[in-house]
Amino acid sequence: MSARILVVDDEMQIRKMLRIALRSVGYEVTEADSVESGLAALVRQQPDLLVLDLGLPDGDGLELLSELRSFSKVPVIVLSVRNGDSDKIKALDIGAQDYVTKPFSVEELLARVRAQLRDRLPDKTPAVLDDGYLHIDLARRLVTCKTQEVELTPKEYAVLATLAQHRQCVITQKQLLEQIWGPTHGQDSHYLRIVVSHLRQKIGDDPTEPKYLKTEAGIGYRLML
Amino acid sequence: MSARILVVDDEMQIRKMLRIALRSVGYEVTEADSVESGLAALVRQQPDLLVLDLGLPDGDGLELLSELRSFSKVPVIVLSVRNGDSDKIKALDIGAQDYVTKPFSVEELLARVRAQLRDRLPDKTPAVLDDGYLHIDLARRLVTCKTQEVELTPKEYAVLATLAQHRQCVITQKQLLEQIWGPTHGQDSHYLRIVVSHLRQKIGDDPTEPKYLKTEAGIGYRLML
DNA sequence: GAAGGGCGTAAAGAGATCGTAAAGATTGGG
DNA sequence: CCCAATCTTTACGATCTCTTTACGCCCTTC
Repeated sequence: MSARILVVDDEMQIRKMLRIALRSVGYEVTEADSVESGLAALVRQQPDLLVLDLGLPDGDGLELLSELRSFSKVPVIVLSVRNGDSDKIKALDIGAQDYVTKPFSVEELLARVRAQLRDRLPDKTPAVLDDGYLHIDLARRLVTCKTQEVELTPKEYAVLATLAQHRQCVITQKQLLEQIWGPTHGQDSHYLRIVVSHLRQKIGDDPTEPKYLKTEAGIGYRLML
Repeated sequence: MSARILVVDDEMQIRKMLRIALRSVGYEVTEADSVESGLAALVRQQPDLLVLDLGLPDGDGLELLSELRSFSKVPVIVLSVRNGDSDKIKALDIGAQDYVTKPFSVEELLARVRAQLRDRLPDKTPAVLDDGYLHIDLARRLVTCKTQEVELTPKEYAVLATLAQHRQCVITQKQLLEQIWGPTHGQDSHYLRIVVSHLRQKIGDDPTEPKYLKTEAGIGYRLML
């Protein structure tokens, strides 16, 4: 029952309040106060839920969110003083599960935390895929190929991670493009061909007879792992 | 993309607003104005998402919620004028996924609807047909034949998938052609014969005595699986 | 038993999609 | 401000898919 929750907020007072409230009902709480330390904590601790403030000293919480969505499906509750529509919509569309405006009721937040954990814990996508040759660690954002680490650019990793999150499933080009390049690039499929080409070269997959990154002509791609 | 959404609210104005907003972005919307008609609509239409007002003439929306949770996991967004903590907490703990207080921004609601549908659609219907020899996995877009993967072109898969979605039923040539080739190709039935021929070869079905892809002469085709 | 319609198959050309390399544009860090 | 990494643009050959065309079969009908 005791879930791990990461709180990313730069205001110490808020962190303290959340820490006390969340610990009092049995959660393990860890904290971070910036985009960078937040990402680091995410990778290291792999929490079950993230409470994320938007106003951070070294960048926008939304950046953190879109970054983490490339390798994790952890539920995120965004916390913000901004009550405008556009921020809410942006956050939810990037991948947040909920959005709470400050000032907020602690009891309400706890209820929303419960709702997220209740609905999402059953989901058990393994964060590591491995077949002895290719090794993909979604939590650590690490890909190794026969013990040799593979260096991937952000786009390359995003494509591979998206495919990895639905392994064996065909992901359409449109899905990949809209999720990674943005909603306006739904038909720029040449980007994808280039990235997939690079990925195949880096993981040593023969394009004419791919073992891992299979092409579904006219549809999309699929990771066999 | 087009999900079915049920709106349960007794205020006609709200229903109208939601209907217009939701339909304008491509959802199918159905409506109910009471606990009883809401439950009936839920059972009959099995929507992908429920927008639920708490104040209903014949009872509390929370009753409907707890009732429906005994037989359905459909995501629920609660809508309410009540801004008190206790209602929010109750609704979320009973099984609501989100809670929006009236008056609300339509754009925000749409974003929350998107967030719910995005997170839930993946774990929908397993959609696998299998008889030990032929295996059709509609979710993964994967067809295997005696453990051997069958490689299908987009058109071939589209035909097979359409038949699979209505297995045992006859699908007319016109239906298949218009849905897959477009509304202008309703009578180009030779396309269909060629694709079916290829499909039979690839899954090893004898055309003179087909086990899976049966021809209904003059009408269409039917998948027996 | 000949004719015609619907069906199944094969093969070739047209068209779309894919993989790749390399040059230009952007971005972020030093 | 420059450099390096990344992304975008451009180009072209290879490959796959779709369409077209052709022909043989089976059945029904006359």
